[in-house]
Amino acid sequence: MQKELTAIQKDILDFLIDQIRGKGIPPTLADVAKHFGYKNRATVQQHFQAIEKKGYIRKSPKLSRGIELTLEDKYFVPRPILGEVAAGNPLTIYPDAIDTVKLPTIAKMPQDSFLLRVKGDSLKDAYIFSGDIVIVNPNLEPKNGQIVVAILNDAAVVKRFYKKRSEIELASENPEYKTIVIDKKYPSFKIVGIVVGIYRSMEKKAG
Amino acid sequence: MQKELTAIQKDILDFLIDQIRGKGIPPTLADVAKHFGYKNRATVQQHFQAIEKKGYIRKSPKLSRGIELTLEDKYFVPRPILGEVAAGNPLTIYPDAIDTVKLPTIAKMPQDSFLLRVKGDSLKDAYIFSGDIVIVNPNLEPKNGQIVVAILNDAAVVKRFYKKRSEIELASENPEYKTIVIDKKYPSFKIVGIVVGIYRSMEKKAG
DNA sequence: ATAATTACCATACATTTGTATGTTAACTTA
DNA sequence: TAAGTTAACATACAAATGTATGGTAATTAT
Repeated sequence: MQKELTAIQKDILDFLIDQIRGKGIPPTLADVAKHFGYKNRATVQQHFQAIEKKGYIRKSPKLSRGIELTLEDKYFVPRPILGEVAAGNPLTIYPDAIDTVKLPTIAKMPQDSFLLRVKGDSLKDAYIFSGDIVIVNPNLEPKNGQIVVAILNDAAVVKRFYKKRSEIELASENPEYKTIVIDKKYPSFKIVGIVVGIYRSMEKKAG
Repeated sequence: MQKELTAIQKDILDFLIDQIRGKGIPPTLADVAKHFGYKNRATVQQHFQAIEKKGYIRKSPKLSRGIELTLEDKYFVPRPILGEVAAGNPLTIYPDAIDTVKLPTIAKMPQDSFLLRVKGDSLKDAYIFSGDIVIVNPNLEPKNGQIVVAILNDAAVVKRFYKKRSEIELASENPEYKTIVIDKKYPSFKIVGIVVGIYRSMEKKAG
Protein backbone atom coordinates (compact mmCIF):
# COMPACT_ATOMS: atom_id res chain seq x y z
CA MET A 1 0.00 0.00 0.00
CA GLN A 2 3.00 2.23 -0.39
CA LYS A 3 2.80 5.21 -2.68
CA GLU A 4 5.10 5.59 -5.60
CA LEU A 5 8.27 7.50 -5.13
CA THR A 6 9.33 10.15 -7.59
CA ALA A 7 12.55 9.61 -9.49
CA ILE A 8 14.50 11.92 -7.23
CA GLN A 9 13.01 10.45 -4.10
CA LYS A 10 13.95 7.02 -5.34
CA ASP A 11 17.50 8.16 -5.98
CA ILE A 12 17.70 9.43 -2.45
CA LEU A 13 16.26 6.23 -1.02
CA ASP A 14 18.74 4.22 -3.04
CA PHE A 15 21.52 6.36 -1.66
CA LEU A 16 20.24 5.75 1.85
CA ILE A 17 20.16 2.01 1.32
CA ASP A 18 23.60 2.14 -0.21
CA GLN A 19 25.09 4.05 2.67
CA ILE A 20 23.38 2.04 5.35
CA ARG A 21 24.40 -1.29 4.00
CA GLY A 22 27.73 -0.21 2.60
CA LYS A 23 29.16 2.06 5.25
CA GLY A 24 27.11 0.70 8.06
CA ILE A 25 25.65 3.99 9.19
CA PRO A 26 22.93 6.17 7.72
CA PRO A 27 24.05 9.50 6.32
CA THR A 28 23.22 12.87 7.79
CA LEU A 29 21.19 15.46 5.95
CA ALA A 30 24.43 17.20 5.11
CA ASP A 31 25.91 14.02 3.68
CA VAL A 32 23.00 13.55 1.35
CA ALA A 33 22.98 17.19 0.34
CA LYS A 34 26.66 17.04 -0.49
CA HIS A 35 26.25 13.88 -2.51
CA PHE A 36 23.48 15.30 -4.64
CA GLY A 37 24.99 18.74 -4.86
CA TYR A 38 22.33 20.50 -2.84
CA LYS A 39 23.33 23.76 -1.34
CA ASN A 40 21.51 23.23 1.92
CA ARG A 41 20.09 20.54 4.09
CA ALA A 42 16.52 21.72 4.05
CA THR A 43 16.09 20.30 0.59
CA VAL A 44 17.05 16.87 1.80
CA GLN A 45 14.94 17.41 4.86
CA GLN A 46 11.87 17.85 2.68
CA HIS A 47 12.71 14.83 0.58
CA PHE A 48 13.03 12.76 3.73
CA GLN A 49 9.67 13.95 4.89
CA ALA A 50 8.15 12.98 1.58
CA ILE A 51 9.79 9.57 1.59
CA GLU A 52 8.73 9.00 5.17
CA LYS A 53 5.20 10.07 4.37
CA LYS A 54 5.12 7.45 1.67
CA GLY A 55 6.24 4.89 4.16
CA TYR A 56 9.67 3.88 2.97
CA ILE A 57 11.68 5.15 5.90
CA ARG A 58 11.06 6.06 9.49
CA LYS A 59 12.86 8.91 11.18
CA SER A 60 13.64 9.24 14.85
CA PRO A 61 13.08 12.89 15.66
CA LYS A 62 16.08 14.90 16.78
CA LEU A 63 18.33 11.90 16.39
CA SER A 64 21.32 12.33 14.15
CA ARG A 65 21.30 9.75 11.40
CA GLY A 66 18.07 8.51 12.83
CA ILE A 67 16.83 6.96 9.67
CA GLU A 68 15.47 3.46 9.58
CA LEU A 69 14.42 1.54 6.54
CA THR A 70 10.95 0.17 6.89
CA LEU A 71 11.35 -2.28 4.09
CA GLU A 72 10.47 -5.85 4.82
CA ASP A 73 13.28 -8.23 5.56
CA LYS A 74 15.42 -5.45 6.77
CA TYR A 75 17.70 -7.86 8.50
CA PHE A 76 18.03 -9.83 5.33
CA VAL A 77 20.23 -10.17 2.39
CA PRO A 78 21.99 -7.05 1.28
CA ARG A 79 23.04 -8.58 -1.97
CA PRO A 80 20.94 -10.16 -4.59
CA ILE A 81 20.77 -13.87 -4.80
CA LEU A 82 22.88 -14.39 -7.85
CA GLY A 83 21.08 -17.41 -9.10
CA GLU A 84 19.88 -20.83 -8.39
CA VAL A 85 22.27 -23.65 -8.19
CA ALA A 86 21.52 -27.28 -8.57
CA ALA A 87 22.20 -29.72 -5.84
CA GLY A 88 20.92 -32.41 -8.15
CA ASN A 89 21.32 -32.05 -11.84
CA PRO A 90 22.99 -28.91 -13.14
CA LEU A 91 20.91 -25.79 -13.57
CA THR A 92 21.89 -22.74 -15.48
CA ILE A 93 22.96 -19.71 -13.54
CA TYR A 94 21.18 -16.63 -14.63
CA PRO A 95 23.44 -13.86 -15.77
CA ASP A 96 21.73 -11.33 -13.58
CA ALA A 97 20.32 -11.52 -10.15
CA ILE A 98 17.10 -13.44 -9.93
CA ASP A 99 15.85 -11.80 -6.82
CA THR A 100 16.53 -8.17 -7.24
CA VAL A 101 13.23 -6.94 -5.97
CA LYS A 102 13.23 -7.15 -2.23
CA LEU A 103 16.79 -7.29 -1.17
CA PRO A 104 17.35 -4.03 0.64
CA THR A 105 18.64 -4.44 4.11
CA ILE A 106 20.75 -3.18 6.87
CA ALA A 107 22.66 -6.35 7.34
CA LYS A 108 25.94 -7.00 5.67
CA MET A 109 27.56 -9.90 3.99
CA PRO A 110 31.20 -10.75 3.78
CA GLN A 111 32.36 -8.61 0.94
CA ASP A 112 33.85 -11.48 -0.97
CA SER A 113 30.94 -13.83 -0.52
CA PHE A 114 27.66 -14.15 -2.28
CA LEU A 115 24.44 -16.04 -1.99
CA LEU A 116 22.80 -18.72 -4.04
CA ARG A 117 19.51 -20.43 -3.59
CA VAL A 118 19.69 -24.18 -3.81
CA LYS A 119 17.38 -26.18 -5.99
CA GLY A 120 17.24 -29.93 -5.92
CA ASP A 121 17.88 -32.56 -3.37
CA SER A 122 21.13 -34.21 -4.26
CA LEU A 123 22.67 -32.91 -1.06
CA LYS A 124 19.85 -33.83 1.20
CA ASP A 125 22.05 -36.28 2.99
CA ALA A 126 24.31 -33.34 3.77
CA TYR A 127 21.22 -31.61 5.11
CA ILE A 128 21.03 -29.01 2.40
CA PHE A 129 17.62 -28.71 0.84
CA SER A 130 15.87 -27.07 -2.00
CA GLY A 131 15.19 -23.48 -1.10
CA ASP A 132 18.07 -23.05 1.29
CA ILE A 133 20.37 -20.10 0.85
CA VAL A 134 24.01 -21.04 0.67
CA ILE A 135 26.73 -18.58 1.49
CA VAL A 136 29.54 -18.99 -0.98
CA ASN A 137 33.07 -17.74 -0.53
CA PRO A 138 34.99 -17.67 -3.80
CA ASN A 139 38.36 -16.92 -2.25
CA LEU A 140 39.06 -20.11 -0.39
CA GLU A 141 40.92 -23.15 -1.61
CA PRO A 142 38.66 -26.18 -1.58
CA LYS A 143 39.69 -29.04 0.65
CA ASN A 144 38.58 -32.60 0.32
CA GLY A 145 35.14 -33.17 1.70
CA GLN A 146 34.06 -29.56 1.55
CA ILE A 147 30.94 -28.57 -0.25
CA VAL A 148 31.66 -26.40 -3.25
CA VAL A 149 29.85 -24.60 -6.02
CA ALA A 150 31.26 -25.47 -9.42
CA ILE A 151 30.51 -24.61 -13.00
CA LEU A 152 30.32 -27.27 -15.69
CA ASN A 153 29.24 -26.37 -19.17
CA ASP A 154 27.59 -23.12 -18.14
CA ALA A 155 25.63 -24.74 -15.37
CA ALA A 156 26.28 -24.69 -11.68
CA VAL A 157 26.17 -27.44 -9.13
CA VAL A 158 26.62 -27.77 -5.40
CA LYS A 159 28.55 -30.87 -4.61
CA ARG A 160 31.04 -32.30 -2.22
CA PHE A 161 34.59 -31.86 -3.45
CA TYR A 162 37.26 -34.58 -3.59
CA LYS A 163 40.60 -34.19 -5.27
CA LYS A 164 42.04 -37.47 -6.43
CA ARG A 165 45.37 -38.19 -8.04
CA SER A 166 44.55 -37.24 -11.58
CA GLU A 167 41.04 -35.94 -11.41
CA ILE A 168 38.51 -34.17 -9.33
CA GLU A 169 35.32 -35.76 -8.15
CA LEU A 170 32.13 -33.93 -7.35
CA ALA A 171 29.98 -36.17 -5.23
CA SER A 172 26.39 -36.02 -4.22
CA GLU A 173 25.43 -37.57 -0.95
CA ASN A 174 22.16 -38.68 -2.38
CA PRO A 175 22.80 -41.98 -4.15
CA GLU A 176 20.21 -41.11 -6.77
CA TYR A 177 22.76 -38.78 -8.33
CA LYS A 178 26.04 -40.15 -9.48
CA THR A 179 29.42 -38.64 -8.83
CA ILE A 180 30.78 -36.36 -11.53
CA VAL A 181 34.36 -36.99 -12.46
CA ILE A 182 36.15 -33.98 -13.88
CA ASP A 183 38.59 -34.62 -16.71
CA LYS A 184 39.29 -33.36 -20.20
CA LYS A 185 35.64 -33.47 -21.06
CA TYR A 186 35.00 -30.42 -18.93
CA PRO A 187 37.15 -27.64 -20.35
CA SER A 188 35.06 -24.96 -18.71
CA PHE A 189 35.10 -26.56 -15.32
CA LYS A 190 35.68 -24.07 -12.57
CA ILE A 191 35.30 -24.00 -8.84
CA VAL A 192 33.16 -20.99 -8.06
CA GLY A 193 33.57 -21.09 -4.35
CA ILE A 194 33.15 -22.91 -1.11
CA VAL A 195 29.93 -23.15 0.81
CA VAL A 196 30.74 -21.69 4.18
CA GLY A 197 27.27 -21.77 5.60
CA ILE A 198 23.64 -22.17 4.92
CA TYR A 199 20.73 -20.16 6.10
CA ARG A 200 17.08 -20.93 6.05
CA SER A 201 14.26 -18.67 7.05
CA MET A 202 11.27 -20.24 8.70
CA GLU A 203 8.82 -17.57 7.85
CA LYS A 204 7.35 -19.12 4.78
CA LYS A 205 6.50 -22.26 6.65
CA ALA A 206 4.18 -20.63 9.10
CA GLY A 207 0.75 -22.13 8.92
CA MET B 1 47.99 -9.32 17.05
CA GLN B 2 45.41 -7.25 18.81
CA LYS B 3 45.89 -6.29 22.42
CA GLU B 4 43.55 -7.58 25.04
CA LEU B 5 40.59 -5.51 25.99
CA THR B 6 39.70 -4.95 29.60
CA ALA B 7 36.40 -6.28 30.85
CA ILE B 8 34.73 -2.90 30.63
CA GLN B 9 36.14 -2.17 27.22
CA LYS B 10 34.87 -5.52 26.05
CA ASP B 11 31.43 -4.73 27.40
CA ILE B 12 31.45 -1.49 25.48
CA LEU B 13 32.62 -3.15 22.29
CA ASP B 14 29.90 -5.77 22.68
CA PHE B 15 27.37 -3.01 23.05
CA LEU B 16 28.71 -1.35 19.92
CA ILE B 17 28.43 -4.57 17.96
CA ASP B 18 24.96 -5.12 19.30
CA GLN B 19 23.77 -1.68 18.33
CA ILE B 20 25.37 -1.68 14.93
CA ARG B 21 24.05 -5.11 14.04
CA GLY B 22 20.75 -4.76 15.74
CA LYS B 23 19.66 -1.20 15.25
CA GLY B 24 21.66 -0.56 12.14
CA ILE B 25 23.37 2.56 13.36
CA PRO B 26 26.23 3.00 15.76
CA PRO B 27 25.39 4.77 19.02
CA THR B 28 26.55 8.22 20.01
CA LEU B 29 28.77 8.84 22.98
CA ALA B 30 25.68 9.90 24.88
CA ASP B 31 23.88 6.69 24.00
CA VAL B 32 26.68 4.59 25.37
CA ALA B 33 27.03 6.73 28.47
CA LYS B 34 23.36 6.40 29.16
CA HIS B 35 23.39 2.66 28.66
CA PHE B 36 26.22 2.12 31.10
CA GLY B 37 25.07 4.77 33.52
CA TYR B 38 27.94 7.16 32.99
CA LYS B 39 27.33 10.71 33.96
CA ASN B 40 29.13 12.23 31.03
CA ARG B 41 30.31 11.43 27.57
CA ALA B 42 33.96 11.99 28.20
CA THR B 43 34.18 8.66 29.94
CA VAL B 44 32.92 6.88 26.88
CA GLN B 45 35.14 9.05 24.75
CA GLN B 46 38.18 7.73 26.58
CA HIS B 47 37.01 4.15 26.35
CA PHE B 48 36.58 4.58 22.62
CA GLN B 49 40.07 5.94 22.34
CA ALA B 50 41.41 2.96 24.25
CA ILE B 51 39.45 0.49 22.13
CA GLU B 52 40.56 2.22 18.96
CA LYS B 53 44.16 2.22 20.11
CA LYS B 54 43.92 -1.52 20.56
CA GLY B 55 42.62 -1.82 17.06
CA TYR B 56 39.06 -3.01 17.49
CA ILE B 57 37.28 0.01 16.10
CA ARG B 58 38.09 2.94 13.87
CA LYS B 59 36.64 6.38 14.44
CA SER B 60 35.97 9.06 11.88
CA PRO B 61 36.89 12.33 13.57
CA LYS B 62 34.13 14.85 14.11
CA LEU B 63 31.58 12.54 12.60
CA SER B 64 28.59 11.69 14.69
CA ARG B 65 28.30 7.96 15.17
CA GLY B 66 31.46 7.61 13.13
CA ILE B 67 32.43 4.26 14.53
CA GLU B 68 33.45 1.35 12.35
CA LEU B 69 34.24 -2.14 13.49
CA THR B 70 37.60 -3.42 12.34
CA LEU B 71 37.05 -6.99 13.40
CA GLU B 72 38.36 -9.55 10.99
CA ASP B 73 35.18 -11.31 10.30
CA LYS B 74 33.13 -8.35 11.12
CA TYR B 75 30.31 -9.89 9.25
CA PHE B 76 30.24 -12.86 11.51
CA VAL B 77 29.08 -11.81 14.91
CA PRO B 78 29.83 -14.07 17.80
CA ARG B 79 26.65 -14.70 19.66
CA PRO B 80 26.20 -16.75 22.77
CA ILE B 81 24.36 -20.02 22.48
CA LEU B 82 22.16 -20.13 25.51
CA GLY B 83 21.71 -23.83 25.68
CA GLU B 84 20.83 -26.99 23.95
CA VAL B 85 17.33 -27.86 23.14
CA ALA B 86 15.93 -31.21 22.29
CA ALA B 87 14.26 -31.86 19.02
CA GLY B 88 13.63 -35.36 20.25
CA ASN B 89 13.31 -35.92 23.96
CA PRO B 90 13.58 -32.94 26.29
CA LEU B 91 16.98 -31.72 27.39
CA THR B 92 17.84 -29.27 30.10
CA ILE B 93 18.73 -25.71 29.21
CA TYR B 94 21.94 -24.51 30.71
CA PRO B 95 21.74 -21.32 32.71
CA ASP B 96 24.71 -19.68 31.02
CA ALA B 97 25.95 -19.67 27.53
CA ILE B 98 27.53 -22.95 26.59
CA ASP B 99 29.31 -21.80 23.52
CA THR B 100 29.41 -19.09 20.95
CA VAL B 101 28.81 -19.29 17.27
CA LYS B 102 29.87 -16.83 14.65
CA LEU B 103 26.59 -15.98 13.08
CA PRO B 104 26.59 -14.42 9.66
CA THR B 105 24.89 -11.09 9.70
CA ILE B 106 22.70 -12.09 6.81
CA ALA B 107 20.87 -14.24 9.26
CA LYS B 108 17.89 -12.51 10.69
CA MET B 109 18.91 -11.83 14.20
CA PRO B 110 16.72 -9.29 15.92
CA GLN B 111 18.05 -7.99 19.17
CA ASP B 112 15.46 -9.76 21.18
CA SER B 113 16.28 -13.16 19.78
CA PHE B 114 18.67 -15.74 21.04
CA LEU B 115 20.29 -18.90 19.82
CA LEU B 116 19.95 -22.52 20.80
CA ARG B 117 21.77 -25.52 19.48
CA VAL B 118 19.52 -28.38 18.53
CA LYS B 119 20.16 -31.90 19.74
CA GLY B 120 18.23 -34.86 18.48
CA ASP B 121 16.49 -35.67 15.30
CA SER B 122 12.79 -35.44 15.97
CA LEU B 123 12.51 -32.56 13.53
CA LYS B 124 14.57 -34.06 10.78
CA ASP B 125 11.56 -34.17 8.53
CA ALA B 126 11.33 -30.42 9.00
CA TYR B 127 14.97 -30.27 7.93
CA ILE B 128 16.32 -29.32 11.30
CA PHE B 129 19.14 -31.50 12.48
CA SER B 130 21.23 -32.12 15.51
CA GLY B 131 23.87 -29.46 15.71
CA ASP B 132 21.95 -26.79 13.90
CA ILE B 133 21.64 -23.38 15.47
CA VAL B 134 18.09 -22.15 15.74
CA ILE B 135 17.29 -18.49 16.04
CA VAL B 136 14.51 -18.01 18.54
CA ASN B 137 12.33 -14.95 18.92
CA PRO B 138 10.55 -14.87 22.26
CA ASN B 139 8.30 -11.96 21.38
CA LEU B 140 6.09 -13.45 18.72
CA GLU B 141 2.77 -15.19 19.12
CA PRO B 142 2.97 -18.74 17.87
CA LYS B 143 0.75 -19.67 14.98
CA ASN B 144 -0.33 -23.14 14.05
CA GLY B 145 2.34 -25.00 12.19
CA GLN B 146 5.20 -22.86 13.35
CA ILE B 147 8.17 -24.38 15.03
CA VAL B 148 8.49 -23.27 18.62
CA VAL B 149 10.73 -23.78 21.59
CA ALA B 150 8.79 -24.76 24.67
CA ILE B 151 9.57 -25.66 28.25
CA LEU B 152 8.03 -28.70 29.91
CA ASN B 153 9.12 -29.70 33.37
CA ASP B 154 12.32 -27.68 33.27
CA ALA B 155 13.37 -29.12 29.96
CA ALA B 156 13.18 -27.56 26.53
CA VAL B 157 11.95 -28.96 23.27
CA VAL B 158 11.74 -27.80 19.68
CA LYS B 159 8.48 -28.90 18.17
CA ARG B 160 5.88 -27.86 15.72
CA PHE B 161 3.03 -25.97 17.41
CA TYR B 162 -0.67 -26.66 16.96
CA LYS B 163 -3.40 -25.08 19.00
CA LYS B 164 -6.49 -27.21 19.20
CA ARG B 165 -9.81 -26.48 20.84
CA SER B 166 -8.95 -27.35 24.40
CA GLU B 167 -5.30 -28.18 24.28
CA ILE B 168 -2.02 -27.53 22.61
CA GLU B 169 -0.13 -30.11 20.66
CA LEU B 170 3.58 -30.18 20.15
CA ALA B 171 4.34 -32.41 17.22
CA SER B 172 7.50 -33.93 15.92
CA GLU B 173 7.70 -34.62 12.25
CA ASN B 174 9.68 -37.69 12.90
CA PRO B 175 7.20 -40.52 13.58
CA GLU B 176 9.62 -42.07 16.04
CA TYR B 177 8.64 -39.37 18.53
CA LYS B 178 5.07 -39.03 19.54
CA THR B 179 3.14 -35.81 19.77
CA ILE B 180 3.03 -34.14 23.17
CA VAL B 181 -0.41 -32.98 24.23
CA ILE B 182 -0.38 -30.12 26.70
CA ASP B 183 -3.03 -30.21 29.41
CA LYS B 184 -3.22 -30.01 33.19
CA LYS B 185 -0.32 -32.38 33.54
CA TYR B 186 2.07 -29.66 32.45
CA PRO B 187 1.67 -26.77 34.89
CA SER B 188 5.04 -25.32 33.99
CA PHE B 189 4.46 -25.43 30.28
CA LYS B 190 5.59 -22.28 28.55
CA ILE B 191 6.31 -21.24 25.03
CA VAL B 192 9.80 -19.83 25.03
CA GLY B 193 9.76 -18.50 21.52
CA ILE B 194 9.37 -19.10 17.85
CA VAL B 195 12.08 -20.41 15.59
CA VAL B 196 12.51 -17.76 12.96
CA GLY B 197 15.51 -19.22 11.23
CA ILE B 198 18.23 -21.76 11.35
CA TYR B 199 21.88 -21.47 10.59
CA ARG B 200 24.46 -24.12 10.01
CA SER B 201 28.13 -23.56 9.56
CA MET B 202 30.00 -25.84 7.22
CA GLU B 203 33.38 -25.34 8.73
CA LYS B 204 33.48 -28.40 10.93
CA LYS B 205 32.76 -30.66 8.03
CA ALA B 206 35.90 -29.83 6.12
CA GLY B 207 37.94 -32.90 5.43
C1' DA C 1 58.78 3.71 44.87
C1' DT C 2 57.45 5.55 40.86
C1' DA C 3 55.34 5.61 36.57
C1' DA C 4 51.70 4.05 33.71
C1' DT C 5 47.26 2.52 32.90
C1' DT C 6 42.47 2.24 33.90
C1' DA C 7 38.18 4.30 35.17
C1' DC C 8 35.42 7.78 36.25
C1' DC C 9 33.99 12.71 36.81
C1' DA C 10 33.37 17.98 35.55
C1' DT C 11 33.40 21.81 32.55
C1' DA C 12 33.85 24.19 28.27
C1' DC C 13 33.49 24.88 23.27
C1' DA C 14 33.03 24.70 18.22
C1' DT C 15 30.54 22.02 14.91
C1' DT C 16 27.25 19.24 13.38
C1' DT C 17 22.71 18.18 13.05
C1' DG C 18 17.76 18.25 12.80
C1' DT C 19 14.16 21.30 12.50
C1' DA C 20 11.25 25.35 11.57
C1' DT C 21 9.90 28.95 8.58
C1' DG C 22 9.69 31.48 4.23
C1' DT C 23 10.52 32.20 -0.73
C1' DT C 24 10.60 31.04 -5.66
C1' DA C 25 9.56 28.29 -9.63
C1' DA C 26 7.90 24.43 -12.49
C1' DC C 27 4.72 21.06 -13.11
C1' DT C 28 0.39 18.43 -12.33
C1' DT C 29 -4.34 17.89 -11.10
C1' DA C 30 -9.09 19.18 -10.30
C1' DT D 1 -8.17 29.03 -13.34
C1' DA D 2 -7.03 27.57 -8.86
C1' DA D 3 -5.00 24.36 -5.78
C1' DG D 4 -1.65 21.02 -4.86
C1' DT D 5 2.68 18.72 -5.35
C1' DT D 6 7.49 18.67 -6.35
C1' DA D 7 11.94 20.74 -6.12
C1' DA D 8 15.10 23.82 -5.01
C1' DC D 9 16.83 27.83 -2.31
C1' DA D 10 18.06 30.95 2.28
C1' DT D 11 18.22 31.90 7.07
C1' DA D 12 17.83 30.97 11.91
C1' DC D 13 18.05 28.28 16.21
C1' DA D 14 18.11 24.83 19.90
C1' DA D 15 19.84 20.58 20.79
C1' DA D 16 22.99 17.00 19.99
C1' DT D 17 27.56 15.70 19.33
C1' DG D 18 32.53 15.11 19.32
C1' DT D 19 36.40 16.96 21.36
C1' DA D 20 39.72 19.16 24.54
C1' DT D 21 41.42 19.80 29.06
C1' DG D 22 41.92 18.96 33.80
C1' DG D 23 41.01 16.43 38.11
C1' DT D 24 40.66 12.20 41.39
C1' DA D 25 41.24 7.53 42.77
C1' DA D 26 42.45 2.72 42.23
C1' DT D 27 45.08 -0.65 40.20
C1' DT D 28 49.04 -2.51 37.73
C1' DA D 29 53.57 -2.68 35.90
C1' DT D 30 58.49 -1.37 36.20
